[in-house]
Amino acid sequence: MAKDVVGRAGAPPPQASEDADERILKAAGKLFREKGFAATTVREIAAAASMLPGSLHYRYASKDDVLIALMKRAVLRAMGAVELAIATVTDPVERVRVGLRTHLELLCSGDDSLYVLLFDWRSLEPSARAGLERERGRYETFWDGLLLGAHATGQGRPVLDLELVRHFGFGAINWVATWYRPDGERTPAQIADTFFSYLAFGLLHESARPADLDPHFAALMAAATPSRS
Amino acid sequence: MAKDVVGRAGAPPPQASEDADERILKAAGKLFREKGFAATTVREIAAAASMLPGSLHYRYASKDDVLIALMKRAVLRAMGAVELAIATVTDPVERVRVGLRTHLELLCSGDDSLYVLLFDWRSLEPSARAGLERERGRYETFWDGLLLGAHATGQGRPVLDLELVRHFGFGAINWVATWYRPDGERTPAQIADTFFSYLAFGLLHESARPADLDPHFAALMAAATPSRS
DNA sequence: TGGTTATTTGGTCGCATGGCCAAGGACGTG
DNA sequence: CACGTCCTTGGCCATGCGACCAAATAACCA
Repeated sequence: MAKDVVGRAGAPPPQASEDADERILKAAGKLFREKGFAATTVREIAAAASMLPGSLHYRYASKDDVLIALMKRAVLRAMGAVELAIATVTDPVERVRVGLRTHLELLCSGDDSLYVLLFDWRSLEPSARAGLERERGRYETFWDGLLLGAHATGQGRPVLDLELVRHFGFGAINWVATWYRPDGERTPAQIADTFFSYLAFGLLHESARPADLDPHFAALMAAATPSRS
Repeated sequence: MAKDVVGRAGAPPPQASEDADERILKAAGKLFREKGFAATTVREIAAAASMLPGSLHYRYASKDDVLIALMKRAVLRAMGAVELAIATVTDPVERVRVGLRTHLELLCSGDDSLYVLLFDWRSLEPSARAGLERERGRYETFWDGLLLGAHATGQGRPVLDLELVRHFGFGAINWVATWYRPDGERTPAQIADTFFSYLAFGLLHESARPADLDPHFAALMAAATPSRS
C-alpha cells in the first residue's frame, strides 16, 4: 500500500504525514552522516524520529528505501537551491561563484542529505545506484552548463577540459564537509568565495607567471605522460 | 610421509606470517573500499584472504583492529611515498607538484588503504579515532611544510591562508578517488599535473585578469561576509 | 452518528553477525 | 624421536539485526 491515496483534497492530516516523513528523513540523515548507513539501525532512526520501528516500516518498506528517498531529496534540494540562487545573476562567471557558494552553504547547513549523497554512495545496491546516478548526472550536467557558459565568455583559458574542471571544483568544495565545523572561524560563504578566487586566479602571484602561459602548461602536460614518473 | 610438500619455492615460515598479515590487510582494504567497513563481515575478509575466520581472529582480536592497522599503514605509506618522491627535488614549488602526483598515484593504485583512511573515517570509535588523528595530523603538518616552502619562494600570492590552501588541494586530489577509473583516458599523473596547473595558474585567462589582483580579491572577501546570504 | 480508511502500536520471526575457543596440526629444536 | 611453540581449524554462542504483521487506534467521510 502506498501513500498515493493521501493526496485527497486540501486536507490538514497530510501535513502530519508529511511531517512524519520529514522527521524520518531528517533523523536518518543525521544518523547516516554520523555513523554511516550500514552502521545505523532502523530502530535508531525510528527512535530519533520519535516513533516505533513499525511506524517507520509503514512509510518505508526497507532501510534502503529511506536512503534512496534521502538521496533523491538531496539532488532535488541542491539543484533547486543553486537554480534559485543564480536566477537573478546574469554574468556567467558570477553565476559559477554564486552556485559554488550555494552548494557549499547547503552542504554545511543542518540538512545532511547532500552529505549522505556524496559520502555514503557505496551503501547503495547496484540496482538503486543506477537510478540515483541518473539523478546525480542531471546535477552534474547542470553544472557543466554553468561552466560552459562561463568559459564561453572567453575569460577562461582556452584549453580547459571542462569535465576535469568540474571534478576539480566539486572535489575542493565537497571535501569541505570533512573538516568544516560550524564553530570555526570561517563561514561557508567565506570559504566558497576564497576557493572561487583560488580557482579563478590560481595560487601563484602575477609576477611568478610566465607572460605566455600555455607553453608552460603544455610542458606540464607533456611531463604527465604515462611514460614514467 | 610427505618428504618435502612444503619445499615449494623456498618460502620459509616467518615469511608466511608476514604474508598472512599482508593478505588480511589487502583483502580488508579491498572490501572496506567497495562496501564500507560496517557492511563488511569478518567472514568475508577471511574468505578473501584464503583463511578461516578463526585464523583472522588469531592475528587481529577484532574487526576494528583490522581497520586501525590498515589506516596506520596508509599514513605510513603515504608519507613514505611522498618523502621518497621529493627527496631529489630541490625547487620548492616543484616539490609540491611531485608530492601531489605521488599522493594521487598511491590513491589510485591497487593499495586501498589510503582510500579507506580518507573515506571510512566515521567507522572508527572515538578512542581509536584520536590515535589515528595524531598520525594523520603528522601527514598534514608535513604537507604544510611543503606549502610553506613553496610560498616562501615569493612566487605565491602573499595573502594566502595556507591551511585553507591545503584543504583546497587535498579536496580536489582526494575527490579523484570517487570518479577515477583505471580504464579511463587519463592517468593519475596526468590528472595530478593538470590539477596542479589549475591550482598554480587558475582557470581564467591572462587577459581576463585585472592587472592588480588584490583589490578584486579583497572585494570578493568583503562580499563573503556573513552579513547577507 | 456509523462506516471507512490512514496510521500506530508493540511485539515476533528467522537469521547473520562479531567474538571466541578447545582441539589439533605443522614445524624447528633438543 | 619427543618436545614446545606457532598457527589453523571448524564450529559455538549470545546478541542484535531487518523485515514483518495482526490488532488497536485516530482521523475523516457521508
